[in-house]
Amino acid sequence: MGRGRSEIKRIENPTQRQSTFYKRRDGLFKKARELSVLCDVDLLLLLFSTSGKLYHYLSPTAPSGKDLVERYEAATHTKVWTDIRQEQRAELEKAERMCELMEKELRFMTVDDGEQYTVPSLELLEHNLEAAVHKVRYEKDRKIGGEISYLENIIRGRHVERYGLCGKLAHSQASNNNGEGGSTPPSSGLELKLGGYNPILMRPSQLRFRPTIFSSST
Amino acid sequence: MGRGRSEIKRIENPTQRQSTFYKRRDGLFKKARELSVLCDVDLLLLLFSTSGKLYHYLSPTAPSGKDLVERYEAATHTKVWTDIRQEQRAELEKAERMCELMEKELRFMTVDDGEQYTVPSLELLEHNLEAAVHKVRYEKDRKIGGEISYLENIIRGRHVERYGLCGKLAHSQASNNNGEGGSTPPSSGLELKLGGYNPILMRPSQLRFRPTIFSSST
DNA sequence: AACTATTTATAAGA
DNA sequence: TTCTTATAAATAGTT
Repeated sequence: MGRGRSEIKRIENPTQRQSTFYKRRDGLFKKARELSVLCDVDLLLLLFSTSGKLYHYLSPTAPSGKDLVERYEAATHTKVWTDIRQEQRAELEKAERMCELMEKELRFMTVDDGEQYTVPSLELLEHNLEAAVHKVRYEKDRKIGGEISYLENIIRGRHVERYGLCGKLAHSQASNNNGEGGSTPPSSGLELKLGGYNPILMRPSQLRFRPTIFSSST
Repeated sequence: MGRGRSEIKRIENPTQRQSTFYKRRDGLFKKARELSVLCDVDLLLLLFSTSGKLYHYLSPTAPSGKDLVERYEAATHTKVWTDIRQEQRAELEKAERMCELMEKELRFMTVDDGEQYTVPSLELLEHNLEAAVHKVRYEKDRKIGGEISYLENIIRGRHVERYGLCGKLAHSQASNNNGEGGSTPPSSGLELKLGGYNPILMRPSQLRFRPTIFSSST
């Protein structure tokens, strides 16, 4: 239509091409809109200009672009989207399986519902828990032992200091004899409290998704 | 164009609608093709007739329908797809957080790396583990007690049975005295083995994603 | 499907 | 881009 032209091939003149693009784009969208309204059909039109700009039209009757693309995909086997969703679903299921596994383990560790356990499984659990308790006690003792020897070292240090001071004092009293006669030995200064502990704190998760079932048996 | 009509609204007459659909559909696709060729643009046209049939056109220059839809989404934030992905991602993250939480709990229960624990946290852990051990022992004893009384009941039953049989036997021997003199009392028949336990078996996950941290303290 | 009277779309030019 | 206009195309109503 218009004056002349009928062969359909790429317009090489950029100006002319751009001009034609505007006109025909508007025409196409108008026709798309008209068709979707007149005949009550779902329609999605996507158009990307060479400059990368997007123009699109979605018929008002259509539920959503998603739905149309989904149906498109279903009909043409385009896959892409289903593939991505499948992938994500697999990931999720993996995580859920992990959760379930750990949850089982936890439930087993805490025996929240005895009805479900058999006697041998309870014995195994008992054994594992005892092993864990011993491990914890050992660890606690080690820690406390460390604290004690640390404090002992401080005390030793103070003692040395104190004897040094006593010696100096004696010396000074001997040299000039007008002192105040105070023979009270200096306090050891041990006002440190056993502890000064932080609230429960654990190292950042390093073995994510690698639960070690009954690792206490090692 | 055509004789008359200019208002664009749904055609109620089905025959007429169908006719118009054919004509305009062909026209639309033709225009789409022409535009994509003349102006060298990427274009995707999806059309679903009311009967559900799909008609589509993808410009030859376009890499793929997938690519176009992806760009469409990226450009318009049409969401639909991103929404779904976001949703799934959120679900996944929730599961992962759950995993992490439970893993922490587990790690705490099994003390796999003592360096990270403070003395008070170790004491708390020790306490919890001990509580768990007691719980397990109690449960085990209860179970075993149940087994024992069950077996005792069986034995009692057999004893009653046996006495009954002995009585009958004596009676029968007294009435006709030509028996084989077998005085062996019938075996108690107790071939039941203590147990018959299943391998470790837990109830199906009911509290999925609801870990109960240190629930053993109740 | 095909025809055709008309309406629309648009190429070229401004 | 946008308008104008001559002209090609599309199509509503009809057969």
